[in-house]
Amino acid sequence: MVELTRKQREIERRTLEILRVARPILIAEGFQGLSMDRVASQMEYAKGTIYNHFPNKEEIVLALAVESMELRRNLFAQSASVVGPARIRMMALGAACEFFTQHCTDDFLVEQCIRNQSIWEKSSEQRQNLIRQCEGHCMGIVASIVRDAVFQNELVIPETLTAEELVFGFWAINYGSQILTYSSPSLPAIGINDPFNAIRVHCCTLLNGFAWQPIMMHSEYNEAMKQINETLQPKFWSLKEQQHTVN
Amino acid sequence: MVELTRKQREIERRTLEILRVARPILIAEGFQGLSMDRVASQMEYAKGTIYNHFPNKEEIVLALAVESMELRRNLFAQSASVVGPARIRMMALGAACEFFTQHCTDDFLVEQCIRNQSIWEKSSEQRQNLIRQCEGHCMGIVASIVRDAVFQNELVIPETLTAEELVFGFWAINYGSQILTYSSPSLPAIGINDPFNAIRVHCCTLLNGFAWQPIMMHSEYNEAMKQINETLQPKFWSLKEQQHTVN
DNA sequence: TCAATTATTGACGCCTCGTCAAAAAGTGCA
DNA sequence: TGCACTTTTTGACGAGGCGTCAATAATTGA
Repeated sequence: MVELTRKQREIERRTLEILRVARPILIAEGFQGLSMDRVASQMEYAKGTIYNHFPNKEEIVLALAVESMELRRNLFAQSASVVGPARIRMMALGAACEFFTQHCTDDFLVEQCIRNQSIWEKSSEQRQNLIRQCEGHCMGIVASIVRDAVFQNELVIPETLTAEELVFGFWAINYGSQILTYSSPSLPAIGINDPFNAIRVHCCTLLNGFAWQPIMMHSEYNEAMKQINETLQPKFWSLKEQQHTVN
Repeated sequence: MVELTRKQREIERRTLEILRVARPILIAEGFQGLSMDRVASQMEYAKGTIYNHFPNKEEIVLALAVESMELRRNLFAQSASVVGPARIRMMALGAACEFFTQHCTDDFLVEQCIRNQSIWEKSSEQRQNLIRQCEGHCMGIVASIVRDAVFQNELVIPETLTAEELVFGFWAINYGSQILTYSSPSLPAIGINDPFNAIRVHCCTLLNGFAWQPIMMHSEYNEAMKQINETLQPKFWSLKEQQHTVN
């Protein structure tokens, strides 16, 4: 029994090893560039062994995405635990998004991959569920802040929206800007010099638009954001470190 | 000379034929599923001939993206030509985005492909420039509405933003929501039942947040949107038809 | 009509994925 | 320890994709 467990741990260890080898390849050369032969040779195992751990290339990518999404979720959870009005916690989530994009770019890119239908389709339902769970968890964290704001009479949700649909707008603006920032060949060429600042301004404006109390001018918002970052960034970094140690 | 021109036209015709064959494959089976052999056999030409028209698979995808982005640009131009206050024209652009996502889903998916770095890299600078031009043109259309609003004293741009950065927020929220809608496996499962309505509400809120006159309640916004759609949708459809006839 | 140019073809080299029979390693019992 | 049985690893293999290029076919122009 003990023997069996040790073997299982051995297998588990190697699974993580595979991911550790695959991740930099995926990031540097994309899904195309990631090849099973290459992973195998770099691990000094035969290809068949890799296929004992993952039934196909797509599963490896999804497994990597799970790791990356867990980091995001941890950043979110950290942000939500800040003490203060709901709006401040909402801003802390914005800070987490910004941190994730700017300092965990690799993880962001991996997350991107799984939005590709052909990759998603070929992976197991089980791992798909892990992703969905993580996504649902992230949504839950943000939505509960929204609900709390309503409860505290700091926000009224428009009647045609659910709390989650209100979150969706912030999700979309953050996610969209991240994608555009990293994939649009030359934003400065079309007049966008500081996309991160732009999104901060837009989020502040959107919060104000919903009359989410306390209303803030952009300068106040930036000031508050600075303080939030001072508090949270060390914790964000430590969460990021943790992830890389675990894997 | 006339003879030469006829030959060139013949070549041009076949280039378009290739795109017409490739598009449905790309849409149905993704970049992976699109194979040069398949395009060739479906066209009843040898593979080498296809390579006379496009140096690689990626170029075909970019060419398809150019077509799709031109449709988007045409929808945008149509929207911008509406008569009325800048805010109404801005809303008309939102309507164009919604139309593009809902009724030109294929084009939207093709547009998506080129955000993939490995595809982008392998294509010619020339075609990359076509894309950039189109993107720049779209941006120009929207930014000029923003500037017009400022000129008409209907809007004050926050001092840390350029007109383009203001547009960027709307771009991000629309683009982000489109991607999430089409790639997130089950939005309803996490509480997002009507993403299109949600984004309309968010856009209205954002416009209001910037104090873009005339301020509108969500109900007014929806009413105005309905009218805009009644006017524009027939034109949108005709632009879409045109595209498919040309190709 | 025929040489010169241009276009087309598809077999080829190289690569990748995922499989599977055979070989190797590990296990447990006498 | 020796030996039969199970599990794991291996890498050659089939199928199929990309992009090339020498050979073939078609076209042109004199």
